[in-house]
This record gives sequence, structure tokens and C-alpha cells, in this order.
Amino acid sequence: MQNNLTIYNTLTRQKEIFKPLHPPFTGLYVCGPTVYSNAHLGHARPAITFDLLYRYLLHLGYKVRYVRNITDVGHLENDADEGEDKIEKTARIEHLEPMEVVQNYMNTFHRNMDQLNTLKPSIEPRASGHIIEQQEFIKHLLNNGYAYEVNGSVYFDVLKYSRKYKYGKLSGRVLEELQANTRVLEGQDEKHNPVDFALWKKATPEHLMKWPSEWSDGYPGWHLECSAMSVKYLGEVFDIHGGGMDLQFPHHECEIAQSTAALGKESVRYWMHNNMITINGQKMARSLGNFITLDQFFSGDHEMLEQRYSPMTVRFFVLQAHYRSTVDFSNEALQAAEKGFQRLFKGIETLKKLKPSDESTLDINDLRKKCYEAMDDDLNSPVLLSHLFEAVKYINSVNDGSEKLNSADLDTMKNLFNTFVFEILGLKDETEGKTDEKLTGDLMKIIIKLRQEAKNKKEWAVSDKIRGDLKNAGIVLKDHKDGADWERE
RNA sequence: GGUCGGUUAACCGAGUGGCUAGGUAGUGGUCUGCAAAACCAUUUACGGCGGUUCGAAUCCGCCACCGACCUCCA
Repeated sequence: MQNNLTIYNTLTRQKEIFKPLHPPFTGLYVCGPTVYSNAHLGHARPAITFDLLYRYLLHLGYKVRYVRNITDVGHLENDADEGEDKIEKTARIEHLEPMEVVQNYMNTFHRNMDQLNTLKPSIEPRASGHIIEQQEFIKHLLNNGYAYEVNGSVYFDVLKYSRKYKYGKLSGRVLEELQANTRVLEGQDEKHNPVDFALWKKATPEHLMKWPSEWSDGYPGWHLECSAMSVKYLGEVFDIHGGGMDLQFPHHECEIAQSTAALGKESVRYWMHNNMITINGQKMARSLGNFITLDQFFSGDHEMLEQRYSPMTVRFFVLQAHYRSTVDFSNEALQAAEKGFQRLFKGIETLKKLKPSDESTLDINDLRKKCYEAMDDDLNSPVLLSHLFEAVKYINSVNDGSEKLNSADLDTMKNLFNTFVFEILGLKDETEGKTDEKLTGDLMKIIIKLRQEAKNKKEWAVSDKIRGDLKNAGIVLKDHKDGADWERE
């Protein structure tokens, strides 16, 4: 399994050549959503980023097991609330069962992910379905002496851990400074140290989501599910763990601590983190209330949106930036992405119609090499797109007759677009698959022919009326030298 | 205050010590009964101040500004 893929490992803060532990197999774990509200643009970022990685690994020939969890227990909303479980809180407001809320938002999330054309993970485990595994994990930590029980809750002993291992290695935190900076808040008296974190929390009587355990009726700590489920499905040591940059600390740091303490070794080989989507320069987040949901993008139903943006426009928008850069939302940027996406796909349409020449004026192998180099360079999708746009320009020139492609190169070019645009970038033609497409096409041919006859007789009023009426019906005619094309508005 | 990252033209967004990234918009042109579209060509850059270098947007230092995270029961 040869490849030149390099990925930026947050652990070492540099790009490293990707070498899986057990080729051709490779494991990928990505932190999925907490399903207590509708998915917003921020959720699209990791989904698309790691979909790109998953697709590229598949393309390179790896047998990938892609695990993305659904968090359906735990998580607090913010400092203001009184320790209510996020999911439980929403449940109370809407008078629904907690699991009904979970199901509802999970369904929406899945629909949105399908719209964005992300491939489904191999396994999508839910925290609530792995309570026993999490409890087993806690027992392991208690036996190892890295956890302690107080009043039915179990906490991880960070200080003890740090005597043997380095706590904070992923996020660059220094334990002493963390202790110095920790805010002193109520409810921590159970902990031996403020930096300790919960593995199991005893539930209050009114808490709805709780499970029996030998310590108490309660619920697992947030960080635990990822450790327990990744080990279960990918093994004690696996290749890639991904997630948003905002999860680096404390979530992933605690995951590392738990797993290392329980297993006695590093569990994750490559840590990858996508950057944030910003809006007016600030992170788009549920908790900040500055989010626009994916459904709102797709429908245009939000006061900040000047128009609707199709799922592929959103996907293209995300891919046009490198995953480790922030991307700032704006209508202008989305509209530019929409136009760019259309230009790319018009190029593909033109490519389909090209006639081969006897010779080629393009070094197609060089183009292919550049495309692979871009992807190998830590998934540099914007550079890949720039090469594809260069190719589009070339395709148009061939169409105009100023450049040439021979038959073999033409096939290679089609292949290249198929591979990179559809297979790897995961873009798709949104006009395809509509019903009666063939019939519509045939009808349009007849209409255009009739109009052409009118034009030949210089009956401009007739031809303009046809064009105008079609426009009212949502169809745009585009005249050119030998005939006319049409497309939906 | 600490840790990490960023500051590129009208907007978005790559990037290497010397060679036009790319997209959108703008401008000019081709095509055209008109319109639209399409295509071609093309203008405006590298936060500030120093330093290293024959040469720096790219390396180093300082400053300014912006952002993420800094555990609460999760």
C-alpha cells in the first residue's frame, strides 16, 4: 500500500507521512454531533473534512473503518444553567421524551449529511448504547488506580496520571498553570483536585437520563464515550482520530488521559483537527446563538441569508478553504462559491462533448500529478480545485479550437474529473436525477427548433415571446452560433 | 494573564526565499437581430517596524490587531 499522503498531526504539530498500523486496513474515529438541536454550518465542517479524508483513503485503496459517534447523553449547555443535561433540557421545553428529541435531531442530521453528499460512516455508535462498555472502562481505571469514587460519582485522577504520563501534550497545556487558572466553583468539593474530570456522575432524583451502576444510578462523563467506543470498534491502538479544534481541550486531552491510563499506551496515532466556521469573525456555535442551520441555508429562510444556497454550494464553499483555516461566512463568499461550482460543472459538461484531435497540446500527466500532490499535502482541497479550474480553462480552449487533446488524453481527462470531482471531493450534479428529464430534454429540442425556424424568418416577436414565456416557466435560453442551449433557472 | 493559531488584493482563499495560485466581482474583447449566457484577456496584494540575504509576502525579532481554548455539575 504505497502512498505519499501526509497529514498534519496535532500531537506533533507537523505534517507526517501517513503510515497505517495494519495496512491495508485503517481506522478513523471522528467526534460526531451532540443531537440536541438542528445541525448548523459548523457541523458541516468536520463532516465534509473527514468525508474528504475517508473518500481519499478509500481511493488510495485502504480498507477503512470509519466510526463517528452520536452523543446522546450528557453535555451541559453553559454556565448559566443549573447543571441540566442538554438533552434533558430540550426535552422539558418541548415536552418530549429525551430519546424522542435525540431521534428527531439525529434524523435531521442524517438527512443534512445525505444532502451534503457525505458517505455514511461504517459504524455510528451512540453513547447511550454503550453504557456497559463505559462502565467497564471505569472499572479498569479504578483497578489501575487512576480513578476514585466519591458519593456515587467517579472521577479521573489527573495528578496521579501526570506523575507517569504527560497530561496536556495535545493542547500544549501545562498542568501547574491549569491548576493556577482554574476557577473555583461550587460542586467541585467531591473532586480531589479541580483538574480532575468526571467518569461517572450520580444523577439527581429529577434527572431523567440515568442508568444503574455499582456506584450509583447515574450517567457517564462526556469524554468517556469516545474512549470506550473507539477502543471497542477500532482496537486499543488505531490510526486517526478527528474532530473540531474546539474539542482539543479538554475533550481530547481527557480522552488521551483515560485511554492511556486504562491501556498503558497511546491509543491514537494521528490526531486531526478541523478549524471553525466563523460568522462576523466569531466561531459559529450553538452556545453562542450565532448559528445558521443547514436547513436554513438550503431554504434561504434566515434573515442573514440573501438567497438559498444548495447543499453542493455549501460543500464547495467548505472545500474551497483548507480544513485547518477558519472560514468566514458571508453571502458574498457563498455566492462566489455558487458561481465557481457552476463553472466547474459547466466545464465537465463541455468535456463530455469534446472531439479528440490527433495530438495533444497539454501534459495531462503533469496535471494528474499536481492533483495528487495537492491531496497528499494534508488534503489541500483549495489547491486541488485551482488545478481543476486550470483544467476547465484548458477544456474550454479545446472546445474553442485553440488547444488540442488526443483520444487517449481525452479519456484521461474524463477519468481525472471523475476521480477528483465526484469520487474524492464528493461533488455532484444537482440537476441530475430529476423525473422526466429525458422527456423535458426532447420537448425543449422541439421548442428550440421551432423558435429557430421563426428566427430564420426574422420573426423576432415570435422568437422573443418563446424565450420570454420559457423564462416565466423557469427555463433560460442561451443562444449561440449554431443553435441554443437551455437550463433551469 | 496562559497555550495555540491567524493578519494576502473589492470579496473569498492557496502559497514557495527569486518564477501569473484559483474562484467571485470589476474592466476590455469575441459571439450576437436584441437580451442573457458562455468563452478569452486583464487591473488592484501580501498588518506595522527592524534584521538576515544578492534577493523576503515567504526566515528571525519586536509591536499592533483578530480568533480558538483555558474543565461547571458535562
